[in-house]
Parts: sequence; C-alpha cells; structure tokens
Amino acid sequence: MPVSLKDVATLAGVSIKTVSNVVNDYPYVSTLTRARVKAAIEHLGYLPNLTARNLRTRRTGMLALAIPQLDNAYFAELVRDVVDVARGHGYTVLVDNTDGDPGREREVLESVGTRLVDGIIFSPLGLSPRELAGYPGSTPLVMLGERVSRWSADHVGADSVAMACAAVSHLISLGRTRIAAVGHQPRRWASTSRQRLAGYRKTLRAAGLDIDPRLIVPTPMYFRRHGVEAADALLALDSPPDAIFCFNDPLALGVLRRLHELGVRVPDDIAVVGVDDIEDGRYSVPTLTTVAPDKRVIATRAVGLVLERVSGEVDGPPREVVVEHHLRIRESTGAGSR
Amino acid sequence: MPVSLKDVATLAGVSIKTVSNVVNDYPYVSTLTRARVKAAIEHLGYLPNLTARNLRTRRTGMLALAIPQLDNAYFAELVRDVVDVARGHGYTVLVDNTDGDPGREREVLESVGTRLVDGIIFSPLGLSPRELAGYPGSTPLVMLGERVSRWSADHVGADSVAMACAAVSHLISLGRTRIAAVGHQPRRWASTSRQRLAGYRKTLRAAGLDIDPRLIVPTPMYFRRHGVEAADALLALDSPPDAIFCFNDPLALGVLRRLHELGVRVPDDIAVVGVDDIEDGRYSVPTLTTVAPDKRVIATRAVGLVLERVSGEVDGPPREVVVEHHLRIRESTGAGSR
DNA sequence: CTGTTAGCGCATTCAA
DNA sequence: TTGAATGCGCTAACAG
Repeated sequence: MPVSLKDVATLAGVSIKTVSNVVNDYPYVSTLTRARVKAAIEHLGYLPNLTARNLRTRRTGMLALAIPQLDNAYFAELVRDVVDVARGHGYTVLVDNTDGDPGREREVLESVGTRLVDGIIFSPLGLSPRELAGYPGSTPLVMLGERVSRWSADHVGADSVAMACAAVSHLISLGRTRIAAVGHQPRRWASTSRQRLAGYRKTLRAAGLDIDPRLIVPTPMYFRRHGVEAADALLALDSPPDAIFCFNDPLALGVLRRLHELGVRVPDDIAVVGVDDIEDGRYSVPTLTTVAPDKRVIATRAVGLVLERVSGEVDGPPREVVVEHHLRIRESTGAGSR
Repeated sequence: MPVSLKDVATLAGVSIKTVSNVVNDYPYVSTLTRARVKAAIEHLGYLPNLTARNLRTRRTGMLALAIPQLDNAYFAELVRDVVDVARGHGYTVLVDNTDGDPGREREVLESVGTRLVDGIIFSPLGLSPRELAGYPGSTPLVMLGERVSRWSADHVGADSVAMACAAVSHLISLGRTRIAAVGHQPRRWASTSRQRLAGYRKTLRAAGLDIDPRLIVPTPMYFRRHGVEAADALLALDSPPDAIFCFNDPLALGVLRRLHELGVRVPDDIAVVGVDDIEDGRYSVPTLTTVAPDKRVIATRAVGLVLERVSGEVDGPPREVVVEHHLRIRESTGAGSR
C-alpha cells in the first residue's frame, strides 16, 4: 500500500536516485525530469518514509522535552513555546511528563543513545545531582531549572536567588516585617526551593529582619492545594505573617484563595507574592504580584542551544544562560494593573 | 562511536541474531549464551537504535497528539493524561500545538503517511468539515472534540449540547431568566460553539424563556481576556443578564474577574457557569460552577481506540465514544464546595 | 537453540 | 545530469 521511492522511479522512468534528488531539492536535475518526477510523485501520492530517512541520515528531526508537570501552567506555557520554537527550526517535540519521579527521570537520561531524538531539553526535579552527573552525554542535552553543580551540560534558567530577592525586597519596601516563605522542600533534591529559600534569607538578613523558622512553611509539592494548607498553617500561628512569599504561583493562588475564605484582607492584612507569572495570576481576585522569568527566552535559548550542538556548529564546554526576570506588581501587594 | 548489535555479537562470540533475541527477550536462548550476551551488552553499553528497529518493524511506538492550545488548562490536563496513558502502553507522545490554524492542522493530516507515528489523536479547530473529510486514512486517527459529520474516523468526546443544557438548566433552576451565552463563534468551523449555543437555545425554549440575541456574545477565541470583554459588553446593555453561561472555563474566569472589578456580586447579581472544570476554577474567587467532561476517560479511550487500530485488533467502521459529564456546583452559582 | 540471509526505504558513494 | 550499487541497524524467515 505505501508507495516508495522505487515506485515513483518506475512510474517516472528514472532511477531511485533521481527521485531522491527531486524530493530533496537537489539542484542538478534537469527541468524536464524534475517535472516528470514531480508528476509521478503527485500521481502516486508519494510521501517519504521518515523512519527510513532518519536511519540513513542519522537525524530524526525530533527533540525530547522532559518536564515534571504538564498541568502546571508554567510548564504548559513553556512546552507550548518550545514546541513553537522547535517548529520554527523544522523540529517536532516529544513530550515526557515525569511527575518529578526519579525513576522516570532516569529513563529520560537512559533513553539517550537510542537515537530516537536529536536532542533533549530536560527539567529535572527528583534526580540527585549525583545521578544527573552520570549522564553519558552522547546526545546533546540542555538543562532547565536550577543549575546543578558538577553537571556538565548546557543550562538555561533564571536566577532563582535573585528572583526570591526581588520578591522579598518588594515586600520589605512595602513595610512588611513578618514575611513568610511557602514552598520549602527539605527532602527534595530540586534545588529550586533551596535557592529561593536562600534568596529569602539573604534578603531578610540584609534588611536587618529576623528569620523566624515558623514562618518557613514546607510543602510536599507546588500545587494550589498545598498553598491552601500552608495558609492554614501560617494563620494558626500566634503571630501570623503580614506578607507571604510563595515559591511559585499555584502555591500563591492557593494561599490567596484560603485567605479569602478566612476573611483575611489582601494586601491590607497580608501581602502575597508568587513566582512564574502564569496567566491565572493576571485574572485572579486579587491579581497576583509575581516575579516573571522570561519564558519565551528560556524556550528560545534552550532550543537554540541543543540545535547548535546537534548541528555540530558548537562543540565547546557547557554554556550557561541566565534569563532576565521582572517583578510584576499587582493587587496582591497593592497595585492594580494586569 | 555508537555500538551496534554487531559489535555486541562480535564481543560475545555469537551471531547478530542471538543478540537480537536476547535484546527482545526471545525465550529460546540458552541461559549461558544469554548471560554472555548480556555481559557484552553491559560492557559495551549497547542501546538499540530505535530508528533502525522502527524501520524494520514498521512500528514507531509513537503517537501524535495535535491540539489547538497547550496553554489552555483543559488541553494541558488532557495532554498530561494522554501522555500518561500512552506511557502505560509503552508509547511516547509527539505533541503538536496548532493554535487552531487551518494551515497547521492541514499539516497534521498530511504528515500522515510519513510513518513517523503509529497513530494520531487530533483535536481540530480551524479546519472545515470538508477538509477533515479528505483525510486519506492510512494511519489510525482518533478525533477529539465535536463530532464532524461525514467524517469517518473514531471519535471521543462529551455531548456538548447536553453539557450546555446542564449548565443552563442549572441557572434556570436558580430562578434566573435573563441568561447570557458567551463564546459564540459564527465564523469558526469548530462546531463546539454551535453545539453549546444549540443546547443553550434549546434549554431556554424548553423553559419557555425568551431568547434575546443581545445576550449571545461572540468571542474571537476562548481566553480569559475575551471573557473580560464579554462581561463589559453584557453590562453595557440596557437590561443586563442575571446569569452568564460561558462556553469554557477561561472565558468564565475572565467574566468573573471583570464582574469583580465592576463591583457586581456573584452569584447574587449575576450567576456564572463555565465548561471544562479546569483546576483554576476550583480556587478562583468565587469558585466556578462548571460542567466537567471526564478528561481522564477521554484520554484513556482515545489512546485505547487508536492503539486498537494500530494493533490491527480492530478494523471495523468508525466508533463513537461519548464520555460522561457532571455539573459541579460551586460558589459562582451559589454553593460552596470545592 | 543458533547462524545465515534478506530486506525495511532511503541517501549516497562512484561511475557513466 | 543520471544510474547502479552499497549499507544505515535491525528483525524475520528459514535453515541447521
């Protein structure tokens, strides 16, 4: 049923090679034969078998993108951008949802070498730095998220510590002094929480504010419901905070929701800041102040870096790309714009 | 650099076939040789070249999933589920974000025959039924979303008309009489808006209520900002509605946000209902009443249907799967649960 | 139980 | 400018 190069060649009365030349827009083909071949292709409805081509060319035109949670708006937006950018380069994207599970993340690394994709963009969460470092490295790989020490792949990310500083500084500038931090994950390797906590601590110290451990709330994951739980925990304290820095937007939205239920006024009683700038935060009640990494740039650079390796264009040591971030002040800390 | 079957065979002192047998867990291999081969594989770090295997077996173990907007939470959640379910069947998923653009959707259909994926799950938006009907059909394809007449592929979806009825009936049961509909798309092929509008009209008529065309608000797309605009339009009317049925949740969340800004009380002044049951609606202020299609089932069935075709297990006429839906009553129409 | 032999469909030498 | 032959790495008959 499927029609191959050979079929086209037979019909057009030329050799396989000629058809191949036409298909690949090889210049040295006479106008006449080209026309004849094209007619045959059209007539037969020929489509190249990409699997065969991939085997031969050792390129698949596919990139793997492995992220922890596709249903987190941040990643959904990132995936969309990566898919778009990759498409612009003629690449398609194979998406992997790891749930931050070490086992699945390990598979991502191990699947390398099967030559199914030309490159990998990987946002790890559950794997230890040690395991990450064990990456064989036969296929170009770009890391997203926090930078892992001793790791030797290209990396694209925002400066998590600086983002935390921006958020906390903003709260301090508002005159808040009891600032909570939500999203600590002591048991996770994912250094995101460490970095943000570090930024939080650093900023408080620099401002001469106390660091009250009771204001540092751990959460099992970064979903809205964990924000709800964190808000409960914070309001149960003898002296609750007057501001809450959440390590991502879903947590902040959960906090916002719970504060509303408890009748706490935001930002009057408690100001709230998140990180990621997902769309929901621009329409929530109140709208959410957040620190926005430039997602589009992350996607663009990540794809750019892998493809430079894939093409062999670049072959040096690991590269480090730090993207910009911006504080978006909205209602949850006092301003009113969207 | 890459090590092939042959290398392993040489090292183990056996034939290529034997190695292949070991790799594929073919039973008839003596324990001894198996061990020797495994050792060689381990030693060399052999990994099968999937491209070659795919060419040979005419299977790629990949499914394409084409949807309009990955950054719409409904689709993000759906993609996650599809990826999960596919993974359970040993399949990986290639994601395509079409933006509902007819050109890109056409490419999805045309890419069929390149044998890069074993099956396709497709949620079209911009293509006309005519074009959809022109699908060659060489690769198994399952359609998501509204059912397209004259179309001859398997289809999985919820009953859009019934979902609209559920939403509107609920509003009527609350005593509302001026019920608006947001999300009409007269210029789109996508029949989703038609179906929901049909359900809306039918339900109003059945209840003996007037259908006021000014209460039917068209939107260019289904994003939050379009909900904001729709709310503005509705409140500018001489006699505004006392309830708003939005064709999806993002629209409803935009409406909710704008009503809040305008000081309209929800649900007291205006009740709001959406469709899709995305997570945001469970944490918004107020929480959003919505009609929830069973996404998990949609994903499960969609993957199931394609794979049955892929395996050749099923080879009959198009199958139609209609998944359940449930009304989730929350604060935006008066109840308080999450 | 294991080795030999053919292709899968394509791109690519090398000749002509 | 085009054709014939080769092999990418693997699985599948078919022998042995």
